Amino acid sequence: MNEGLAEAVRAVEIGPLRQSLGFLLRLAQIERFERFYAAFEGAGLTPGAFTALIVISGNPGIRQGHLGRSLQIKPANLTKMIRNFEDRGLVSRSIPDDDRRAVELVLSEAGRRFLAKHLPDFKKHESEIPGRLTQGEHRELIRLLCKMVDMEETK
Amino acid sequence: MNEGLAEAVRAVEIGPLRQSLGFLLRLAQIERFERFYAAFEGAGLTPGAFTALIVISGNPGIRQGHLGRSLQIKPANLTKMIRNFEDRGLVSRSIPDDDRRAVELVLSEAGRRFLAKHLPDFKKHESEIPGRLTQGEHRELIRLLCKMVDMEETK
DNA sequence: CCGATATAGTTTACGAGTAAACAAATATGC
DNA sequence: GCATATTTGTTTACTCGTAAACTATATCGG
Repeated sequence: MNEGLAEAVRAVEIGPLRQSLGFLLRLAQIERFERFYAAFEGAGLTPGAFTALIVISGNPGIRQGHLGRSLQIKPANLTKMIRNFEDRGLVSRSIPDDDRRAVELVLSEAGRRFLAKHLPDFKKHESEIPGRLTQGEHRELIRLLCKMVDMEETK
Repeated sequence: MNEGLAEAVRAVEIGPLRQSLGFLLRLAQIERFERFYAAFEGAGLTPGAFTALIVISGNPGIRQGHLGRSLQIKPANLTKMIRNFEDRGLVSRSIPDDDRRAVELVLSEAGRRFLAKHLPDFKKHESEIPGRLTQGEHRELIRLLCKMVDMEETK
């Protein structure tokens, strides 16, 4: 797919970038996003939107702000995203009586079907080991990223 | 700085995301970009622009397309970026005689000064080990990312 | 109570990144 | 040679993500 990167980089003197975590993360993420879009062509959602659906699914009634903080999605962006979900009938919003500023989110029946349909693809996508990594290195990479972002790793 | 993420995530059931490479890369990159902007406040450039300057510096006369491919910057975006460099007097463009479609890039004297001024900050920024990683883990993370994107690692 | 402050989410205006159409120069094949 | 295709970079129109201002509700201190 993206098999020009390696040579393109090799042909150039990139100096201190070669060991730059930020630069490498950017390249890695570009690669991963491309694969995501290839795997979910036609599903009509971005990686961020997919993660949001997963979290709503696992936390019915979650508040919008809480969802945003856990996924690092900014409020303004989340408003658009949730409206898109509503327009497509995947998510419904409701205002709780104990705090009428807040918005609580649940998957609709269609939303549950949608997610059930695409979750296997997601798991398959995630199980694909990128680049020349071994399976052990793949696991170690995930462990290190978890630790880097200060997130517990998990069984 | 961003010390709400860990709890925000812990408070939520994120299911299969916990081991999702794409999700973790996104979180890690957000964290890294925030630090970059904190370190280079006032320099007036994005991480991508900074990497471009570094590569132009290390490869005087590099062609625009070549630069873009090595950094995974799309042509349209690169046009804007280089114009911005020109407007600020950091980079000059020239059309080579042997291929008058192409554009070759060199740092101006001001560009060299600009980079010389900010490169120490960049190196300091890169030497900061993120999160709770040990130094060895940091190096291993870089190694694994290099391998993931199929880039040689380096002495 | 009630004014000041904080919080939840939305709107608005803008910047960064992209794809697609485009223009110019070069390479190719008959 | 000359039509055709390819390559290089630019322009245009669009989407995505953001900060800042805003609305509505809730809390706090007197």
